[in-house]
Amino acid sequence: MEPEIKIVNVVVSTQIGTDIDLEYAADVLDNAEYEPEQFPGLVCRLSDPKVALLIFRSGKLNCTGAKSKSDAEIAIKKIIAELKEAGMEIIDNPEVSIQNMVATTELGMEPNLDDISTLECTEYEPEQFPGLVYRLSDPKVVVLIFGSGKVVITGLKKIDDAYTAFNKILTTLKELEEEFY
Amino acid sequence: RLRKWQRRIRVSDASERNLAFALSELDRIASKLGLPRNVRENAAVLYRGAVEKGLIRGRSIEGVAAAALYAACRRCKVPRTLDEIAEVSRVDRKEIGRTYRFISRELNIRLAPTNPVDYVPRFASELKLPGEVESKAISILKDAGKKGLTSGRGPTGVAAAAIYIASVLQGTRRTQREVADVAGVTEVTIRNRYKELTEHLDIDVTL
DNA sequence: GCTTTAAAAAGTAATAT
DNA sequence: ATATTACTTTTCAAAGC
Repeated sequence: MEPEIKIVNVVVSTQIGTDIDLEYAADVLDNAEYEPEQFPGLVCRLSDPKVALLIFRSGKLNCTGAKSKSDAEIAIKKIIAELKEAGMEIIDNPEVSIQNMVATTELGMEPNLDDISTLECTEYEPEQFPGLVYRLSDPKVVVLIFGSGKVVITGLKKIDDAYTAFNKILTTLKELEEEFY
Repeated sequence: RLRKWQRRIRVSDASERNLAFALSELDRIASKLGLPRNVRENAAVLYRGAVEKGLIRGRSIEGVAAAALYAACRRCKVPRTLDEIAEVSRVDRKEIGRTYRFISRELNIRLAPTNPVDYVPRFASELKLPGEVESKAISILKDAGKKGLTSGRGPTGVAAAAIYIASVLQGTRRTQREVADVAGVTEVTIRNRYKELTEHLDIDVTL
């Protein structure tokens, strides 16, 4: 039985051109903000796939907030279409790569965070944050575990890793349970 | 050669000056927070260890000193929050926290999460509460821990709520505002923890 | 390291009603 | 006294300071 794991955020990057005129792009795009003093990238928010895109002068583009890679691709295609209509030189079907994904799931039990914090790969400072930080090296992801049993997995490059990571942690927690029984 | 010796002397001069500055900074913060001698000594040992391992590079002496003191307080079971230390340090809470994580990892010091019980003596004393209240608060916290009512919650907030409840039960009531002020949390937090503790531990707090 | 973007988790804080 | 809103933690790319 595969645990239900939801992808709640996907961060993707790609290249849509070479030398983008961000001032012009900011005028052409609807919800665009461009404040080079504050940040070198242009910020653009889309509502249909609800995402935020960052476009840089170099032509590099980041898309965050998508629920899937395809949502991010749809959003990027929309921005490309708008920029092309404005007469800008844009790459048509850029290859997008997933940089990071965030997933949520549940342990199915209420863990004892104090016990888990004895593991060397963890950090738990309730004074600062209620979640325990669990760093896995293979796959290289970071898992946040809460007292409620809710879990957040981040640093993901592919969805399969979420299942691999989650099962590895479940196994470790079972062993710990016996140890502290 | 002579130059080499001169350089060594200079380096050692600088090291000694830096160490002296660090130790005076430890003393300054420690006395402002009223920390006992053993904590200062423990912090000094941690600081020297950090120097020997070259952990100061890229970091401020004051930041490492503050982090060493924070760690020493926890080791000695007389915790201060990062906010309390940041208040009397020139370094902000975020930097002290990250330096603490760095040196504790590099010096192989793994500290258990702060136990709310460790805050009770100090808070109870500042509230001029009798030993019976302190004992009662501690027993409440132990029961709370067994039922998982402390995991994920801020240690100071849980400790404050336990003291508030104990003070009422022992007939030496302090207001939520008074307890909140010494614990450095808000009244809302005390109320939330209070509800949780009294409900799950079946504590009757009739006023 | 910082700046900006998104998102979840649960606790705490500040401010509004 | 409760309801919002906002910040804490983690992850990642981008260009520049």
